[in-house]
Order: sequence, then structure tokens, then C-alpha cells
Amino acid sequence: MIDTHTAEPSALLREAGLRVTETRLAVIAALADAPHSGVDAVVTQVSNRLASTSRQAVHNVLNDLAAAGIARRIEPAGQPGLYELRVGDNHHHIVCQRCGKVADVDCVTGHAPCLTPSKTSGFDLAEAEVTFWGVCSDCRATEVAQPAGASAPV
Amino acid sequence: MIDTHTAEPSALLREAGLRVTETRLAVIAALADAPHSGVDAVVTQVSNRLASTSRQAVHNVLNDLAAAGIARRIEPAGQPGLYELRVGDNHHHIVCQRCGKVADVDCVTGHAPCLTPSKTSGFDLAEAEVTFWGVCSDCRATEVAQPAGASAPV
DNA sequence: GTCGTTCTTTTGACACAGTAAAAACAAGCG
DNA sequence: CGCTTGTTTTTACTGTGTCAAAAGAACGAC
Repeated sequence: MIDTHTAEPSALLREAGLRVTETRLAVIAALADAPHSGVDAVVTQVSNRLASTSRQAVHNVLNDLAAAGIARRIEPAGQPGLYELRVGDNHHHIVCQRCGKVADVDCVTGHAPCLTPSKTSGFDLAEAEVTFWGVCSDCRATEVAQPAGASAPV
Repeated sequence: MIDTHTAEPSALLREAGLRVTETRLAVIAALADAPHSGVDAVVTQVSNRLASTSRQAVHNVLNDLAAAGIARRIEPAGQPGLYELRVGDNHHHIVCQRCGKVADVDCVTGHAPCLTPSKTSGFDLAEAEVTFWGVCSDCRATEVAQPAGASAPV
């Protein structure tokens, strides 16, 4: 299998049976530059590289990449979907509860650590997904000045 | 603290400073009957108990209950939000990749098992959320007859 | 029990994210 | 070069959830 984040983008596409197009290369480049990007962010990035690209094309490409296993879609609760190129390496995410920023969290304990549920309720287990929630350093800094639950002085 | 799934619903509401209304009681009853219900399912359930209720009211109530800590909202990727009354007991969910059915998974290893990320990237960690993905027994049964990836014979 | 304040619910409009489908276009093979 | 098939564009639409103003109900005070 080709390594998603070191291989030539065009090779990745060909490998997956997808045609190599400007749009797709631009989307892959955008994700390489800024992982955990949403459709909006990707559209912006792509616009900088290409003359014109429709939002729908970006949607298509991201769906195709995800279906081909080149990209992965993550969907933290309460946010639009985000995409990243790191696939198949069993890493997880930590999401800022305030600003939505996402960072990668590598899995220390090896693969699927303690992630065998006690009772699968008859389910055929395929995978475990872990999402950490917290507050990023930027938001924590802001919060000191203006605590989250604080009401403005009257 | 009042135990969410044994206490009288009206007590729960009062405790949280919320008024006791037919709508709210009906929503709580619906969630008690069918955990992991979406807004649609709750609306249907509530309609059976009450003469008329607006979808918006159900949205309001569910938001209020979630804000008050009486209910919890979960949002598996690719699905509308679901609500359940079990809160504060650190359990997780297993979701069917085919039909979206959700089951509870109790946390064997105690609280927050091995869920301390290796590197928090400067985040202030608040909580860890685990979602298991798999195929439920019903879907597996169907799948034997019609495998998911199978193309129809030409 | 009745009154009045405040919280809930209703109603209707709107915002956002994503999907659907047909026509115009381009990649890659012969 | 030119054909075939996969991409992209364009436009419309669906689903999920929010916003806000007016009507209505819960609960405490009298």
C-alpha cells in the first residue's frame, strides 16, 4: 500500500484508479498543508492555486478521496466535516470545545488500546474511534481574561 | 445529585430549575422508553401521548434537557443527533455502520480507561469520547443474503 | 382561588451542510 | 488524433437545526 503522506499525489490517485486532475491535486495539496480542513478551508486554499473551482467539485473530490482511502473524513459533534490525509495509522483527535480546533493524538498503547468493549450487544466490531475534548492553549489564554461562564459586570 | 434514570421526571425538571410541562414529561418518557432516539422518533413518541406538539418544541426541550444535564446528545458521524437519559456514567456507544442503530457499551476498565492521550498538543483535556463502529446482528443477517460489497450478477 | 410575572410553546422564516442530476468538459487509451 | 469514460460545472433541492416574535401556560404571591 502506498503511504498516504509521502507518496506523490498523482501516484496516489492513479493507484486508486482515479484520474489525475488539477482539482484533485490542489485538494490533496491543501490537505497536506492544512490537515483537519473543512470544505470551506479547502475551497479557499484551492482558489489560491487554481483559477476557479466550484465548491461542488471540492465536495466531489473529498468524497472520492475518502472513498478511495486517500483521505479520511472526521466529524466532531457540532461541526461540519473535516478531512485529513493521514489514514490507516490509528491515530485519534483532540478537539477544542470552544473554537473547534483539531489536533492529532497518536495512539501510545499501540493499536486499538483497551478498545475492546465489554459487551458488543451482538455487533460485529469493526473499529473504535476516540475523540478527546478539551480547550486549546489559545482559547485557554483568552479564557483567563474572559472566563467562559462569566457574566459581564453590571 | 439526582439519578437521571430512576428519579421522578418532574423532580428532575424542578431540580434543574425547569418548569414541569406536559411536553417535557412526554419527551423524558419517550427517551426512557427508547434511548438513542432522534428528534423524529421523539416527536412520534410524544405525538402518541399528547394531542399535538410542534417539532420545534421537541427541539427546545431536548436542548434544555441536554443543557441541564438531564439528557445527553450524541452525534455519530453522518447521522442526526440522538438523545439519551444516561448521563454522567461514562459509558460509550457502538453504532451500526449500515443502519445506524446505537447500543450502549459500558466501560469495563473503570473511568477513563487508558484514555490519556500521549500528547495533548497544549490542550486542556476535559473528556474522552469513544465510539465503536460495527454491524448489528440484524444487518449482519441481511448481509448474508445480500453482501454489502456484492455487485449484482450480470 | 385569582393575578401577574416569567418561562414555554407555537408559528413561520431562515441558515448551513451536504446531495442530486444533467450538461459541458477533459484525461487517458487506442 | 479522436473516442470513451470519468470529472467538473451549474442549478436545484433535501435534511437538520436555529432564530425570533407572539400566544399560551406554570408557578409563586397575595
